This record gives sequence, structure tokens and C-alpha cells, in this order.
Amino acid sequence: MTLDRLAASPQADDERAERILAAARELLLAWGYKRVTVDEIARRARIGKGTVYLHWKTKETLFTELLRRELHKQLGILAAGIGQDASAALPSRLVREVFLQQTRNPLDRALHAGDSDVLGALAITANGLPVIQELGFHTLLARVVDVWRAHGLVTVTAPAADQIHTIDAVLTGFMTGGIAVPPSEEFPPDHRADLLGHTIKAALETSAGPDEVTLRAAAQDVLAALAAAQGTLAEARSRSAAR
Amino acid sequence: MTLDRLAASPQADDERAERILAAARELLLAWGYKRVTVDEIARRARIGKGTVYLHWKTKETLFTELLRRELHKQLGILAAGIGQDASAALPSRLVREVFLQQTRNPLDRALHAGDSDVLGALAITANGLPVIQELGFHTLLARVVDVWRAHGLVTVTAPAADQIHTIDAVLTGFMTGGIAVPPSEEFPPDHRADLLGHTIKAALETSAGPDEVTLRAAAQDVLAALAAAQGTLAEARSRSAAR
DNA sequence: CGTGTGACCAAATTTCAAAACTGGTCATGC
DNA sequence: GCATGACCAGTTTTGAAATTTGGTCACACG
Repeated sequence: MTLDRLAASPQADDERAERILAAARELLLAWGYKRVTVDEIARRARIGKGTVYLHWKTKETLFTELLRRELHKQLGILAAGIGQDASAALPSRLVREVFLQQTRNPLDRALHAGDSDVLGALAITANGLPVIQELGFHTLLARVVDVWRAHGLVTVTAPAADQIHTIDAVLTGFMTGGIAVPPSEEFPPDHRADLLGHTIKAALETSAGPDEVTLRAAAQDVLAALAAAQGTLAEARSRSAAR
Repeated sequence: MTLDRLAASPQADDERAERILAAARELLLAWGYKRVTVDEIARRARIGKGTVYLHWKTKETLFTELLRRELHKQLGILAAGIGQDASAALPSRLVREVFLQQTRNPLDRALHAGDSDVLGALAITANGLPVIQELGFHTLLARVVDVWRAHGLVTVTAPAADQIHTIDAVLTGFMTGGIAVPPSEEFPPDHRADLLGHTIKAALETSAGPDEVTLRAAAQDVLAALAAAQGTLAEARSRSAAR
């Protein structure tokens, strides 16, 4: 365990942090927050338990960073999609994509659903708020809605707060999938994503689609909002490090 | 306890059943299914415990009937609303009303949300399905959507199954209220109901509102569907009685 | 020297058997 | 012949002991 590393270079430190995070991620998905022990994480990362605490003050900050990274990555994927095709910045398209991402990535799903089987004590933060709020998702949503309004992609007759709430509720509803209707193979994620997209489009978007120029400008602003949110996440990271 | 009743008339029997049901309802709301004991129900209804079993085979059938009655009553209120104003049969209006009912009536809410704090073991039936499904809500929703389609109140370009799923998901989403947005006093139930109604309307209803004649005809058919569902509920009741 | 470690500690969680409770029955009394 | 509550088997709760776990730190190692 001690043969391969002579001095601690910052580089090796980073690589070690990654290993810890990777181990934590695997275990979180397999067992859920509560059952994962710091000891086990250390064993998987092939380091001593104390070393984990050289990187994070507590088990909680370690996992919080893991979640921050997850959201950071998700935002990156969204941004990439918009970069490739500006129309992916449209409300219906963006919400659709978020839905698909949550469907595919178990951690994202747990995060947005506040799944306490996976998140355990993390599901609700010290402030009594769901993690997803703590991570600034609400702020991002509000900013993006503002961008959409500024560029006329969504109606401005309705208050922004109403639109935010509608998006939140509808997305959540499609995530849980409703209650009355029995799950069926007729509804694969892609299809449900389409229904969600259609609902968002009908409820919020302006009837006439935007012209090319407006769309590109709006896409730029959405990208900026995403980047800003990523920045906030990255910044919070350094604040939770042990050293 | 025996002075006031000499012979058991069917009438007195019914009145007694009502007392039991009323006691069960109070206790269910106060304590939740699991904590409510048959003993306590009997005490509240001022009868012996064994007497409860003269009316229902098990604790579970007793509470299932309670829930059936609750849904029956809710359907009655919906029907009354339509009787008074045919436009209450429109998708957006009807869903809106269901939402408000669930918001106001704790039992309805528990029923539709599958709240296991209240419903306990009842939340999931012996068949592994949520109670609300067992009670035929899905069948009713499917029928009503068909009526709407037949009368051109909703688009017929989209499959009915998609529309059912959309209604279910959106209603559920507004019930839980989303995750990302912190609850606020800005969003009283009435306001959220409006947002829900708007969403359903935009996502499903045909752009041109129906003429008076069509609306009335559709309203009649919706009423018939509601009455049929009530009939099914009442019929199931007799099947669960002990005698 | 300074980094990494695992033995160690207090606090939290799990175990497990005894005690208490509860759904459902039925012999009894009215 | 209907209503009742004592009674029973099976389940749940309790609580104290045993185990586990997050977090610390004295020490070994390079």
C-alpha cells in the first residue's frame, strides 16, 4: 500500500480524491447512503480510513460533493446538447432532456426525486430543505425561465413564478409517473419524454416558434445560465474540502 | 348498552354500520390505519368488538368500504358540479375540481397519493396494486377520456392512452407540488388548481371551445360515466359485507 | 518533518428475547 | 338468536446488551 507512492504530489492527491469519489459512488448506488461505511469506501479506494478525512471533513460533505459533481456533469451534458443544436434550448426540449437524464442516471433520479432509500439522511439537508434545492436547482430554473421570457420563447402574460411552478410540478409528475394508471410496456422512457415535452410546450411556449436568430441568442443565454450554475457548484466544492 | 334496542331491525343495523364507519373514519384520519384498533373503533361506536365482525369480515374490508364510500362521495360532488354547470365537464375543469377535492379532503388526498402513513397496509392491495387502482379510478378516467374524445373536447390525433397518462402524471405532479421549488404562500390551492387547469387545457383540449349543444351532450355522458363508476363502487360494497 | 494509517472512543444502531398488544373467534348470557 | 367480551395465536413493541460506525489522533514510516 505504501510502495507506489513516495511523496504526495498534488496530482496524486487529486487522483486519490477521484478514487474515493468513484468508490463512494459505486457503493451509494449499490447500498444507499446509510449502509455505506467510510471504512468500506476507504477499502475500495485502497487507502486507510483516516485518509478519507484528509480530503473531506465528514461523510456528509464527501457525499454532498459527489452529488454536486453529478449535477455538474448533468448540466454539462445539457449544455453540450444545446451547443450541438440550439433548438435543444427550447423549454419543451430542455425539460424533456432533463427527464431522460433522470430516467437513465439513477443518481440523478434519486437526487430529483428526493429518494431517501438512496440518499438517506442526505435527502433532507441541515436546513430542512431537499438536497436538490440546496444544490441551487431552483435558482437555475428561475434563471432559465427568465431567459426564455426575455427572448419570447414562453408567454410573458403569465407570471414567471407560475411557469416555474408548472415546470417543476409537471416534471415531477412525469418522473413519478402518476398513480391511477398501471405501469405498462407501452410507455418506454422516450415516449413518456415526448408526452412531457408536448405538455410543457403546450402549457408554456408561444405558439409561433422563434426565428433562427432569436433561437441562437436564447441558446447562448441558456448556456450562460448553465455555465453559471456549474460555476456555483464548483465553487461550493472548494468550500467543503478539508484542506 | 342493551336497553335501547330490543330487536334488531334492518334500519337499526344500518344506522349502526354508519356509526362504525364514522368512528373508523375519525380514527383513520387521527392515527392512520395501522394504529387504529378494532377495539377502539368498537368503543367509539359504543358496541362490542365482536359486533364489528357482524358487519365486516375483517378490519381490511371495513376500511376498504370506507375508502369506497369516500370515492363515491367525491364522484357525487363532481357530478353535482356538472349538473349545475355543464362546462364543469371540460377536461381542465374536471381535473381542476379533482385536485381541489384532494387538497381539501385529507382522505381523498391520502387515497390518490397512496400515502402509507395514513393508509398503512391498505396503500397497496393484496394484488400489489395501489388502492386507487383497485377502486377503479383508472377505468373511470379511461371512460371519461373516451367521452371527451367522442365529443371532440380533446384532440383525437393523440392516442387516448397518452392522454390518460398525461392527465395522471400532471395531476400527480401538482398534488405533490414538485421538488425544486420551495413551498410558498404565493401558491394557495386555488392558484395551483388554476395552473393545473391551464396545463391540462393547453395540453389536451381542442383550441376551439365546444358549442353549447356539444358541451351539454358531453356533460351528460360524463355524468353517465360517473354514475356508472358509483354503481360499481356500491356493488362492490355488498360483496364485502359479512352478511 | 510531514503524510498516511488503523487502533481507539463515544454515540448510534442492531439484536433478540420477554412483554404487550391486536385481529379475529366463539361460548355464553340476555 | 343477536350481541358481547374473554380468550388465543400471531405479530409488534420494548429495552438492555452487543455490535457497528463516524470521526480522531498518536504513531509508524519514508
